[in-house]
Amino acid sequence: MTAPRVRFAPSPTGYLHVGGARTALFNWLFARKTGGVFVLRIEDTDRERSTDEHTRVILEGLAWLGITWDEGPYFQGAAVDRHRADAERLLAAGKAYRCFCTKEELDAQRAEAERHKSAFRYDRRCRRLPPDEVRARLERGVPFTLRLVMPDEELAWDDAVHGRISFQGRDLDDFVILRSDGSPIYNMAVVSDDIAMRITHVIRGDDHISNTPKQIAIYRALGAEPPVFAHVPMINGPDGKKLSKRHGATAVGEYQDKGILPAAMRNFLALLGWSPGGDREILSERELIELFSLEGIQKKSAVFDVTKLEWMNGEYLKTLPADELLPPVLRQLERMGVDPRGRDLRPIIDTVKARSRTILHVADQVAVRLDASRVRLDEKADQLVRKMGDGFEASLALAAEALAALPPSAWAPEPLLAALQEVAARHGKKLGDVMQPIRVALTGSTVSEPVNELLVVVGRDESLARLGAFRRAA
RNA sequence: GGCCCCAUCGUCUAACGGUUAGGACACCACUCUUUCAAGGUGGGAACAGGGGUUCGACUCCCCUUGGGGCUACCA
Repeated sequence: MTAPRVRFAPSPTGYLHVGGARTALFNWLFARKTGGVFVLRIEDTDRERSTDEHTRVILEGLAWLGITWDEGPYFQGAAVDRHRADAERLLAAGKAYRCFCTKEELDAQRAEAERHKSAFRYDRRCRRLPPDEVRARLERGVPFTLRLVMPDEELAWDDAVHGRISFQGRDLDDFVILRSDGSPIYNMAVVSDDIAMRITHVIRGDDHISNTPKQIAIYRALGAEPPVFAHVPMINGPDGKKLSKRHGATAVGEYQDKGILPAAMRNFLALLGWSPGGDREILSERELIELFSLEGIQKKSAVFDVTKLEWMNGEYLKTLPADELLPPVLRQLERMGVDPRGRDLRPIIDTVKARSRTILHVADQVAVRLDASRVRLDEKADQLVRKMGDGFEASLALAAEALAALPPSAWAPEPLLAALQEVAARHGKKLGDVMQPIRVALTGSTVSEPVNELLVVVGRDESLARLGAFRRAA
């Protein structure tokens, strides 16, 4: 058994979709697991919609996820001569024929069939054209496409995730393999490339199941052995429908911008439609490779659950040292227009990351501690203020007074805690009733590091200023 | 319409003929911490329906229902 060769073949007509990323990931995991070769092929034969920008973004997205390719990127557009040659070999062998029907004629027939609610199938009239008629049209320069002679036989394969899938050739069209301008149609190009690249396993989306019998027909006509096919399920939005813009972010770049870590994204995507069995959830790249197998792939389509992704990201955030978080956080702060003023942010990041789910969230919290103008009451904080009513104000006033009376030298975690405990005790309040208003006034949130530490992070003057400002605003 | 694929908690999933159908996210309680989060404990929550096969079906077969994909001189 020679080493497997797999490929990921996106078309650069859009950004790297999470579904595409997951397909790429499965191919990559399979290659790494089996010691195989991962080929990247850009299917840019749709000239109208393909752009270099999209290609760049797709490559960047893969790199971000840590998906490295061993060969390529190859560009399908560069191989049209071979695609055409393969199609013409089929013509010469009588496995394909020239079709002189125009697009307009075919569209009319299709519309007619539509009206009768019956299935449109090309009637294969050009297949029966006498040779001299063909010659005559050729001489007249009538444009033609090449169509495959669809054999009336079973076109089946043992899918690595679905088991046996079978189609009947008679249900399929003599589909076009070469356009009238000589350019190849998708299925022709794919098969030609997969043969030329000696691809052994085609791991791709479920939506290609219906292309597979057509491709098998081409393999047979070309006298080539088809690869192993593994059709992985689709990823849907929360409503069970195909993931689209209205479901929110669908491009991996958007998750990168959102502050999702590549390791978390990779882990999450791997578990969408695949399971190692058992209860494992947080898996390192190493474990993923070790455990991966096509048998573990689910047949059913999956719903993309952003909440769980963010939870998982939070798990990764916790284990990541502040040193590694610093650069992305600084970048985000810059985007937000917050100047760290040379402060070492790592201690702040360290306390804040345990309470965060995304890098964006970390940066937000750092910003709030650095810059009073970033303080905004969130929903829960707002509820708390309303719920406590006058008590909120009163508690804040007592605390502010006690804190202001503290000498600057006492502005450290221990003395601050002692002072606040004293305030609570003196007024018969629970410590939380004193702490929580301070937390809200300082950060706008009900969640933060312990308040005495928060006061130190924000600093004496700034803390007192925020407490005062909050009371005036309220 | 035709062809094909799919079906376990709201979501991701485990189970590969014998389990009180397990875990995770989310949600709700309680708990720990004289403050937050995290943590800990507990709770509600699923085998789409109907027929078979079998001593025994979530697991195998068939039908129904419900989702999805494809049906181009797009990829």
